[in-house]
Amino acid sequence: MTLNQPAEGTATAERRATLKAALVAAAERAIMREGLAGLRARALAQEVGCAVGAIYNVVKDLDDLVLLVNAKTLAALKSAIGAGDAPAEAKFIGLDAAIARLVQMALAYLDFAATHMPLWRALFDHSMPQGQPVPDWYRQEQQRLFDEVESLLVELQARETRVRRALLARSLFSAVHGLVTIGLESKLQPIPLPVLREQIRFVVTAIGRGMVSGQ
Amino acid sequence: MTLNQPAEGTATAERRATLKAALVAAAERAIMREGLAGLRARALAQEVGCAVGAIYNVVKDLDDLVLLVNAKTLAALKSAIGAGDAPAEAKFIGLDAAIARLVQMALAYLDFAATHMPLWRALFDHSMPQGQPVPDWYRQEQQRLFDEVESLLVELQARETRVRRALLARSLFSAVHGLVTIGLESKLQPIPLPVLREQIRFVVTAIGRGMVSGQ
DNA sequence: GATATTTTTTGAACATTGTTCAAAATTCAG
DNA sequence: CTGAATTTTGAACAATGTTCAAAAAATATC
Repeated sequence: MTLNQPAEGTATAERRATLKAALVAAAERAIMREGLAGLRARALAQEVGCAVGAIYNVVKDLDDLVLLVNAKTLAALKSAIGAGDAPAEAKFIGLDAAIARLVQMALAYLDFAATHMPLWRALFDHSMPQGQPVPDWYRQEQQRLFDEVESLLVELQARETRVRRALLARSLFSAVHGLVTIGLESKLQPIPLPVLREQIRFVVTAIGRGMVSGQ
Repeated sequence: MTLNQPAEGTATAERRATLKAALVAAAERAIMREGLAGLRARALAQEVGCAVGAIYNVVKDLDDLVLLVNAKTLAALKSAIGAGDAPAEAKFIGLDAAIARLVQMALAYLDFAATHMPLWRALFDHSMPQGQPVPDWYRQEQQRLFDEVESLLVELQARETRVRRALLARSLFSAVHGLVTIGLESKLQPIPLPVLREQIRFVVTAIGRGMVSGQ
């Protein structure tokens, strides 16, 4: 049997691993520079110093490569919005403080999107060709992002079930995502950043209050 | 001088107009069938029964063609969410009723997106190549959509200025858009429609209440 | 160490794109 | 009806992602 899958730890496996990393880095740069549409197989090969065909020894597709870049971006995004983690001793804080934290997270999301616009856009612009399912490892990376939001909702929704909290976390994220997306969308008149911040503060506060007041 | 722009009303102008309409219709069908990525110049030409080059007599780009389809979708979307227009005599209604109307509009947006998913996705998936600006006529079509939402906010935000109302209309639309986008996004676990409806009702109500309570 | 075998890399070749533009077909003017 | 102007045409072009026979390298065998 010849699987063409060298055992882990061999020389070629290592060589391929570094090539893969180099390709991901190059793809990231290309997206930063020219957006998702600026990703070209030949340009990547040239920048990394390998043959075009070599890409396909290391990665199934260019789509696969994009997913790898996106996974990195998701991780960076997660740590960006979770950066100001509440100190451990302040486990149970007031509701207003919890809402303030939610606002802070939402603004961090906006900042990340505005600062890394092309990478952030690639997260949502990219889609699998013709109904091919997203690989599981990528889904998990996405899940981790929502978990970050959900963890903050524990205080606001102490009485709710885990399932409902997860749904609300997603809703909150989605609403903010919508504001950021359309706010930065250049197809429309883009909103000045300070104004956008104010709108986000307003919406997140409203939703946060709606949560505690039960509705 | 030969402008290659036949005067309006001539025979060729008419011929081109019908060809253009046929192309838009064919493009619409193609997007419905296979999504934005399934738009192929040669397939269009075949379906409409013209030469590939003929497309470019009638339309600058395929991008241009997409914008024409999108403009139609925007108009359809606008009339879908404005369909249940309040009767004229009920000009000034209660706040709760106004919020109920907002919820109704948001749900109509969800329905439209879910029913015409590929066309709706094309609205946001498509982007102009390399910073070419969106033509004005398209921007106006987009503006008309926001105006539809804004008109409802008059009652909720009677004391606010027109500018602030317009911003809030955009925020409200954006939040709902985010919920719908991520809710229907197949890259994530798609949320069951009834659950999504409930989330939208919750978020829109919260934002609506936040508006009247001033904050 | 030399040779045979297996594995890995390579880049020219292929299939498909959108777009162009000289030539063919058509329309129009006198 | 003839000649000029216009309009349509589709083969040709450039650029894309992907493949795969052949070259190169690595590994095994004697």
